[in-house]
Amino acid sequence: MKVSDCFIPTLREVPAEAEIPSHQLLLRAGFIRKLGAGIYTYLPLAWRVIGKIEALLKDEMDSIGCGEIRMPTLHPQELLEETNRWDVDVVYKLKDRREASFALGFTHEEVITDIARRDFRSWRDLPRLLYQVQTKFRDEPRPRGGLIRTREFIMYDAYSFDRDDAGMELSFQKFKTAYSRVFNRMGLPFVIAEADGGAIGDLDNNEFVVLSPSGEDTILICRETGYAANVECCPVLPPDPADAPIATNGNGNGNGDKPLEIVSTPGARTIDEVAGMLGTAPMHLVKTLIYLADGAPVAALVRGDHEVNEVKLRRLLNVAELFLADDTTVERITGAPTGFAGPVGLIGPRVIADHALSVMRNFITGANQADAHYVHVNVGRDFAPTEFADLRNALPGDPSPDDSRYLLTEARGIEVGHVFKLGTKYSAAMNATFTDENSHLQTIQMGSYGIGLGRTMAAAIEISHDGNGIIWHPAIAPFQVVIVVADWRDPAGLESGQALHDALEIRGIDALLDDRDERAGVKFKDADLVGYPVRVVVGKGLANGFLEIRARRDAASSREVPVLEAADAIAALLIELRDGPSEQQAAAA
RNA sequence: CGGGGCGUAGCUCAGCUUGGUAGAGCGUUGCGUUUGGGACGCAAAAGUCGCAGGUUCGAAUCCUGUCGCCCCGACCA
Repeated sequence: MKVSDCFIPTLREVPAEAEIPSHQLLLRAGFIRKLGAGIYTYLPLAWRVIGKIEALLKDEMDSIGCGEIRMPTLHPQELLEETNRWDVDVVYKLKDRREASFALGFTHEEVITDIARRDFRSWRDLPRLLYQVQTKFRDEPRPRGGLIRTREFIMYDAYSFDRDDAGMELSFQKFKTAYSRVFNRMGLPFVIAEADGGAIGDLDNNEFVVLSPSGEDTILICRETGYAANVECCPVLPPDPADAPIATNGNGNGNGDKPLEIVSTPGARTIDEVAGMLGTAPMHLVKTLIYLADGAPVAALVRGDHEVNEVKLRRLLNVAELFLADDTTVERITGAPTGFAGPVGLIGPRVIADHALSVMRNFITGANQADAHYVHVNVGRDFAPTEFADLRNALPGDPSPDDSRYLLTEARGIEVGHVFKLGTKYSAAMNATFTDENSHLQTIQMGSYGIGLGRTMAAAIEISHDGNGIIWHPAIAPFQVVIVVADWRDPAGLESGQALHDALEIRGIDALLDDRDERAGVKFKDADLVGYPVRVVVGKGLANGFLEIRARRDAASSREVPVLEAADAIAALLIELRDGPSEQQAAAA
């Protein structure tokens, strides 16, 4: 392929709409163009990268015996109603000319389960693994970051069907291993994090996360044990009672319980305002949040400097719907305007206290009346929570859930893949059963597994770029080698470049010949911007029989090689680049 | 959905406060010179100032509404 034949519209300036590096570079290097918020066209270079990622995936799917299929994008309303997912808020809906309703596919559990219930009839039909690569549609509340979060995106999604738990576990592990191989092969450092299944399922599930400041997810990591979890579900161990003296005292320094006192705090509604007014720190306060859980009021208590984790609360309460009560409801339940709620004298709601409260003494809470707070509140004496539980978001510095000797650190991450055990969530709802050896009807055990291809491409850029542009790993680079003919008017140069290009193609190396009638500087800038792993320059050295070869990631790697040895040298360099992570990647990891 | 910001030439932006009929750089086109890190000169094309109302003799500029985009938050299989 020649650059002059390939559509690569590079931009000199950074488009104003792009903030994060991958978004800027994808636009500048001519990979994507925006049609609307979260809707993008993949231009030739991007499409080639997507194709490379897809090919790696297909290779690994073949190796675990997972077959490729292609499911419809149009999903009939009745199908989604079987699993109560017609009214999921991200669903795009449309009607046909006969007023029949359809959803644009946002995930394909229902469609694949429909196949399963029709065709997987016997235990002999299981296990079965299937996948597809297809566009998904989700009406995201807020698309962002270029390809990081879009409303229409290319997703690889796979589904497993097993006869029992053990089988499901085996399938789950197969995909985890396959995904690890895929990301390793593309040189993408990742962590496997414990995660929340959200609406898909609430059994075991893991996210494959690429750590990057541009990521949307907060991940807690233990360097020592390798533990990682999304903040949504990272458990917090109950505090050691020995730590009690640290988290004590409303505004005094005595050790005993002090008498409950009410103080005036006019206008102070937030934790910071109250702490400021009373001359203490947020950690000595207790936040009382009133939630409505399937309509019933619940008070959640956490330390002032902690945050309630709604995923944990929802699971604890085992309710479908959970949201913060509005001001009117808060006032009805607590008798005070929002900002002055407290557990003392609170009648009605179930009161759930975070474990941290078990070691707090003489703390501050709202007094359930306007402009007033209690100080020197103590659990047991002044109020009794319905129960203590793990209610808060984990924080850096918290002990690792799998070994309390070590502490967690926090990082941002991009969720590039997600693996779920579904159990019988969909198969039971849709009556997908099979007959076992004993002629008993059993429900199929399912799993679902996904990788966002566009997002993976963006993540690869986030962790591998420099001031000049992208630095692709050879496994997913749009082209592995660019051959820059410095002087396009020189027939010998063009001929030599073309010959090298052809020699590389014969070896199965993707090469791109920059034959444009541009000045050499322009071609160099573009080559750096696009980020081809290897650059060959056909230039001044050609008269003496030499070409210049260098790795994109390392300017100092530039060297002259004889024309006849160039293809060998390039092949060797590509292997070196494939096997060793770049410094940027290593640093990011 | 809440908060903030922005819509002026293909791109990046100025002009708006103080209304007088639209500019720069880059890019594009042509000619010439140049030719290893986004060259130079000359010439040229290119904008219903997001859209709709309103105020005014006159609106890119002021007012109202509306649409779109970006960021933060909420939300997110």
